[in-house]
Amino acid sequence: MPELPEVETVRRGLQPVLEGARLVGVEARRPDLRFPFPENFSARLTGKTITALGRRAKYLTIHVEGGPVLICHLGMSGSFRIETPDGSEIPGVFHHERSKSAAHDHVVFDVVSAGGARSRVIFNDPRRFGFMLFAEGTPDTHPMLAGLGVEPTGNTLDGVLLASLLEGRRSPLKAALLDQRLIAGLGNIYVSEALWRAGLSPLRESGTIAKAGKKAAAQSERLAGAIRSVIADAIAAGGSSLRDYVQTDGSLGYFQHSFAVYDREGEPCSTPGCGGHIERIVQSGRSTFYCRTCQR
DNA sequence: AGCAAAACCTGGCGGC
DNA sequence: TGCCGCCAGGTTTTGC
Repeated sequence: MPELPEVETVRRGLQPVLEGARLVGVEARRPDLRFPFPENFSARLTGKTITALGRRAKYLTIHVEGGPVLICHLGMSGSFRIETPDGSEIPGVFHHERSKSAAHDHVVFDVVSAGGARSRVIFNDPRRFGFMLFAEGTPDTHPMLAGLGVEPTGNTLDGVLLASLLEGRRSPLKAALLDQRLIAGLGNIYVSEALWRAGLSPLRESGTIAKAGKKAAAQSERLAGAIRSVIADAIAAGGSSLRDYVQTDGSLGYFQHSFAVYDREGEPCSTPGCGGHIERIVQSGRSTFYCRTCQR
């Protein structure tokens, strides 16, 4: 499920427990997820202190002292949960209720914080599309991350940059925005949401909003702004759920969102004065939700 | 080259 | 209740 905002929320949730903590035990309970675990997975991490938790697109990076960087991807169904020996709550972090199926607890990290508190961080992934790999130096040059496009966070992605990315492309906007080599971190939900906010059809040929001209420039500017805002809003929502609520399923990052179009087939479009209805179509084998009345 | 489908897995849900 | 087909928020590989 996780797209960039969910991964960022997971990162923030794990940070207070993992950063500065020492890994006293690391266990992979099966040989592989999507890919085999790295050679000496446990041995290379055990005993190390975690210096930082990072994120690039939908990848989580766990940096350890003098060691490899652990690159984690949650795939479609991966999640982390945190357990403490006494079940006490960790400030700023979800307290787990009851895990669904321990059968899919694939990786267990036992950590001791600088203050001596022990906790256990567990990676659960029923579908096993997730994976964990080592980067020996900076993760940016790892094959998995090297080709990624611009982050939709911050202000880097503006109309001019987006126009240059879309220029000459014949594919529909939906496909282009899902392409991690162009913009890194958008997934099926936030692409639908961003296109709705921008008033652009997911079927629209990408190159047509990148051509020179006033109208195209305005559209690429609007789309860039919509992408940035939808991501920023979702991260803010994750952050607030992290602060204020206990997760219903005890996992990090699966907070409740309210989407304008995603999974709202048949409902009235919420654009003021639009009067249209949300449709579900299939593009590249995946669901797209949009309003044909206000998205052109 | 570029784009669309298939493949990788399991679980949940609606329909019968 | 049970079985069956379909669907799922990601990425890589295959095929056109």
